[in-house]
Amino acid sequence: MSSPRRTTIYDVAREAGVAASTVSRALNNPRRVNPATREHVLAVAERLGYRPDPLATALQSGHKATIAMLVPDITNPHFFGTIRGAEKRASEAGLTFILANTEESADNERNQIERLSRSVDGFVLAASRMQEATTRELAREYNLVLVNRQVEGLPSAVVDNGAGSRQIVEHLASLGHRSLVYLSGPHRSWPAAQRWRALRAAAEAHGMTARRLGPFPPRVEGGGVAADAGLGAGATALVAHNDLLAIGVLRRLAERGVPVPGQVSVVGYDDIFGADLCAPALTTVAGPHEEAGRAAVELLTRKGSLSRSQPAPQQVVLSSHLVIRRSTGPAAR
Amino acid sequence: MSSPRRTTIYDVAREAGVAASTVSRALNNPRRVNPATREHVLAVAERLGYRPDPLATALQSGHKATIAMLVPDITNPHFFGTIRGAEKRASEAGLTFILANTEESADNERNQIERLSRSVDGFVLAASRMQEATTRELAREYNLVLVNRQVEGLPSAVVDNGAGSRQIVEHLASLGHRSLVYLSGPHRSWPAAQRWRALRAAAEAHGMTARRLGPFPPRVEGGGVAADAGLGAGATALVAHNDLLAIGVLRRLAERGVPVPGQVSVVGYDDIFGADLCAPALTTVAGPHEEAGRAAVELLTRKGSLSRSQPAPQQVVLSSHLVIRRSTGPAAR
DNA sequence: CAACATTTGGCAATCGCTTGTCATTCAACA
DNA sequence: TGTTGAATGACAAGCGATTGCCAAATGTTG
Repeated sequence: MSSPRRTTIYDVAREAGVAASTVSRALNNPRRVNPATREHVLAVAERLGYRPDPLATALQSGHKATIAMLVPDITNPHFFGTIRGAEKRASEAGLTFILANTEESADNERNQIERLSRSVDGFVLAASRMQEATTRELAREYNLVLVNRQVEGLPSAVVDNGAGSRQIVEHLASLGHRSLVYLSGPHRSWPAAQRWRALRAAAEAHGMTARRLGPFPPRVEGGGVAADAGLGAGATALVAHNDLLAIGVLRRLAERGVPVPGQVSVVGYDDIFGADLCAPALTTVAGPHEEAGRAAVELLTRKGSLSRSQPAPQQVVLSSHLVIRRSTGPAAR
Repeated sequence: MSSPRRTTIYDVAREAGVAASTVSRALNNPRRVNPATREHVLAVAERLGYRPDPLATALQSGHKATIAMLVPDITNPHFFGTIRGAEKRASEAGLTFILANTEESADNERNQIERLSRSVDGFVLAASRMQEATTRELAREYNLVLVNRQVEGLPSAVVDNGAGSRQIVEHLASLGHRSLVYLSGPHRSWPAAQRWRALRAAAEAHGMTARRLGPFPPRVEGGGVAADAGLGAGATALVAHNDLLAIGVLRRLAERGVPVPGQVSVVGYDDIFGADLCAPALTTVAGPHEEAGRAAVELLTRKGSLSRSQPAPQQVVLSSHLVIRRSTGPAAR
């Protein structure tokens, strides 16, 4: 199974005719060693196929070169972009990337953090379900960066759905809609609150009425009840918490023979893969989620190195925009 | 930032009035220590909130409790099921789950394996791009389990697209098709070869002619050329290497005003999220990919513990089946 | 050529935990 | 009561790296 034995710095040292500490210094503290010696050591290391053991290194130095990303639901296509961006950035930075599912549970999230804490340098928490207080408390002990959630005093990278939400309202208003219904996701969810706030404010600014229904499970299956509720409320425009829910809504409306956008317009959030495949193609708010993932990892790494010189944690905000497709149209009268 | 200092076995030992080694044994070698003492030590550990340091443990014992999964392209929805299954199983088994992207490159794959080798107990290689010889060679040094690829002598979990492929042919034959065209993925790809083999054999058995075109990039963007090529070949049935390609084909056909399934039937593989959203909904081969992910991790863990008693590596084969939707219909005459 | 400043390299401790070895204790047996 | 054997717990040596401290070597200057 595993090889007879791995090459250690001692092997390199012996082979190069120097002390182990010299090898170590040649490898990561270049100026402490003679360039010629360094060269030689490096050559020997190369020849012997030496690879430092990350565990031994981490045990001694505390630097794990590893980060973990916690996601409420790996299944949800919404996170793919974020995961991808984070993985990419981590890989570029030479960091090992641990991915863990928290199954939508705050407890689980906390447990994972504690379980992994010894193995990683920090955490990227995507759409964290934990309470603000808990998060803040954990942040005192661990390196945390939030994605798509803001907590004062903590670093975060979010896609601001405010802009997209305003664009939804402008779009709907220009199509003659006088009201809209927001089919909400979990009320606890930070983006849900953020979206609803922006929608309501923008609606008011445009003289439209806005109502919130729900919460609905933010998945395709949730679309059934959500659509029925929206229809029951006599809405001409349904803004779903996310694309998954919107797609479910679309399905239910098709089942009930309700023409979209003839009778009802439907809008989603996230622009997930599939949003432009469904019929009718979904009008939705797209955001640079991959970018958010990258930014979060960036914040995490920066935080570690500059910890002292950078007292104010950064809050990266990325802007979103509306992608108009086929599921929205002039208000029925 | 990081806490003042973590609780170690020494803290526990002191507090419990025993030696550190006793604490260690109480924790993982129960029979070597008096039940009463053990009880006491455990209680103290609990009270002090002691958590073993995985790195220190791993450094000493070699048991990392961590596995890595290497995927050619995190972006590809095809892998989501497999990733999810693997992550779940790993989490259930108390294993830390590392996810890495290999960017479709065999070299990258190999590098990642070597880079991570010291940090993990084994690897799950999804749709590995490496040559058989390379894979075998690496398998002598590292714990590998393949997913959706088989190499003799190595453990693997695959979704057998043979069954699904035969069902495609039966389905098409029953609809009166006399020929089919396989729009191939990368010729190097193991599933591509497997699919084509099964399609050709089944076609022959049904007196149909089968042709292979390509390779095409197995992504939506590849659909353009693939569709044109298929049309050029005068096909009545296009079997695309995967759903992504099939969706691209569908798009191109729509663009060109070719009715589906009126003039041409289209079939995909994988049944990814979105396959039933597109218009027309895609007929495709679905397989238990999540199951394959689970199985792979299972094989990996089993392999580690029973290494000696289980000389013959297991090859798990899971069956696939055709999901008939709207993109296939009677052959145009 | 002597004396001093500056590099450069080696020794040994340490990170937190596991584990082989050995001394001690205690029970049971003759 | 003396002897043997099984249990039990303490000691100490690593696992593979980093790093503070000091000695040796080198170069520079008067």
